[in-house]
Amino acid sequence: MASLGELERAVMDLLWAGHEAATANTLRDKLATTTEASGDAAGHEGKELAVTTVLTVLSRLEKKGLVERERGMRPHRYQAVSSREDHTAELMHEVLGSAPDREAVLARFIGSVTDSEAETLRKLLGHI
Amino acid sequence: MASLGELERAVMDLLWAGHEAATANTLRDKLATTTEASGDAAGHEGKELAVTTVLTVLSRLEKKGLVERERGMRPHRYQAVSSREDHTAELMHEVLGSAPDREAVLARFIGSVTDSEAETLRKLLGHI
DNA sequence: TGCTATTTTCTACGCGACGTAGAACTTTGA
DNA sequence: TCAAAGTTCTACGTCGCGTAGAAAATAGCA
Repeated sequence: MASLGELERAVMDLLWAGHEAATANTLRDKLATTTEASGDAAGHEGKELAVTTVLTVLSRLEKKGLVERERGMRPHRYQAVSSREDHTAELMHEVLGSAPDREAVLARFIGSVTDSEAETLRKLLGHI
Repeated sequence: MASLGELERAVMDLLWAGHEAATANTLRDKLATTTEASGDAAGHEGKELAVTTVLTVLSRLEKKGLVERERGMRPHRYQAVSSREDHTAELMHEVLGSAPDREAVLARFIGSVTDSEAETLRKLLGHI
């Protein structure tokens, strides 16, 4: 249960970035501005989307368990269920688990990690 | 450029398992038998597929760069471009790279690794 | 060399995911 | 109670994938 569409991804990026609950309208506005302002790698935005579009996407993300909403207040607030880091790490585990020989995969994985990342890993493994 | 469909995945699994070049017909036969014989987790197989189906899938996998074929001989031979381990490790790197703060992701990732995997990692990283 | 059996390519359909948004319904503030 | 703001329903186009028949290419044999 991994892949996100382009717009879904863009919305998650916004929720992860300003990690507060946001309304559909807020997100819609940010989506409209994002590309022009700061560098948006994916290059999806700069579009004036209909709010309903954003709401649809948010619903789908909610169904996928990536987003939860507070239904109490009237403009519902949406926020990411887990941080981008947690989510990404979980994805990595999913990928790792998709192969029978996990240790072999780890070997290849470590083989192409940057020096600073290797250093990080050493530290992290030191005290476990 | 990650996700594979169910059948695409099943075909790759076969190519990765018996890591020799195979023909579409061979693969078709293996797909028909796989489930009954040994445990097939995905549970896709046991179906008598048309050879054209297998060929279509192989073409798509070739276009994705996961499979290459020898066009010389008449029943073309297909084989995986890289091992399952390499491919999986590469996927992991892709996922890792999708987040801005890679080190933070690694921290979370290490946090939920099994003991033996941690041990493997320590050895690979030349530590302790 | 012409014919048939095998193999490959082309074309295509159904389905589900995703981007997209209008229509209709609900809630709330005045 | 009414209009504005917000949410849900429904829906369409596109694309990836499972699936395979029709058509084209090729190779072995008579």
